Amino acid sequence: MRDGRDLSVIFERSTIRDTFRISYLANRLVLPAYDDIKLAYGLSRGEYLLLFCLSYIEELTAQDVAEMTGRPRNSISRAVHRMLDEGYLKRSPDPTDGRQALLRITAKGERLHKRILPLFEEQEAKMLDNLTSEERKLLDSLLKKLVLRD
Amino acid sequence: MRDGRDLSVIFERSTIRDTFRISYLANRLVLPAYDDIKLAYGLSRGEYLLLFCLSYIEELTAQDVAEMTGRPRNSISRAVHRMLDEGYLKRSPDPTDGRQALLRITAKGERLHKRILPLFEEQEAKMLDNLTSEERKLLDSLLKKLVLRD
DNA sequence: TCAAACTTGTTCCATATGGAACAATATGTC
DNA sequence: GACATATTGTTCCATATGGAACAAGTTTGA
Repeated sequence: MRDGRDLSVIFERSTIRDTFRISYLANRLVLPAYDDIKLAYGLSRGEYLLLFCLSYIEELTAQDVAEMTGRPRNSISRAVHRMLDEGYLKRSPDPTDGRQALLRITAKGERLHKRILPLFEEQEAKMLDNLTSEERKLLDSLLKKLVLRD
Repeated sequence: MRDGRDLSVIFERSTIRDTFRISYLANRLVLPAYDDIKLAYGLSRGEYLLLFCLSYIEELTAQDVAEMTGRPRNSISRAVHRMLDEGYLKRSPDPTDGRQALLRITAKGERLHKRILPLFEEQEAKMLDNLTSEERKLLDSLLKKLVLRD
């Protein structure tokens, strides 16, 4: 920030404050965590998201993951192949629909996810560290409403 | 979403719910708005962000905008050149520091911003449409705390 | 006062990225 | 049952992207 000028007024002005703030948080806090993971484990964003989703939901298609994360299908497709090659995921054809394949995380994949997760947890703790626990609960419920909107 | 399965449970589980939700909102709601603007006006994200920042703060350096938005400096630098060429911005050397240049929005730039802003406003309204006005105030104040964290 | 360290804006470049088109399969409609 | 429409996963490809290195200028501090 140049001299004494306060650039943070940009967060106050404008009629699209929330959009701008969410975008800022994603750029400043979330994306750099992906860079760390890329550096430490060689995983791209899509690759990590596969681990993440399949750690919490047993069985998903590539399309499911694309929907859940808001990433394009071809990025996820690429990521699936990498993760299959590395043995972090396994895939089986869906007997009820020949177009799609069912993905699952392997034990190796789970171990990797367990190692990576703390990095994000630390990041999230840092992001929230000036909110009281009451405020965190509120934020949690508000963000939940936003993501479940449709 | 395949058959009856509810993919939204991903927003509930995990210890990094807020990180995931913010990332999701950015992917699903914010970035597509940039795509619309790209299509309608040919502006990239960095180019729009320059318009945005300089609409609310009279004079900024490229570095200021990079900090305010969380975008890398070289992306902003590229965007500055495009916007200068198009006549949306003007630039003057900083008399007190030979390294940097002071950017301002032109009347033409302001007109463009006025045309684009409603698109984002509409998008933000859609994002918030199932929050009460009380909840919106809360969200506003919580997000503000997050972005002003440091 | 002058060298070392830092900052700004820029260019270069390898890589990530996502749109579009495609083949294979499934669904809907008449 | 067959033709049009939709969906999944994939490949191709042009473009966006951001890290690294750089030149020019500024600050620090001994």
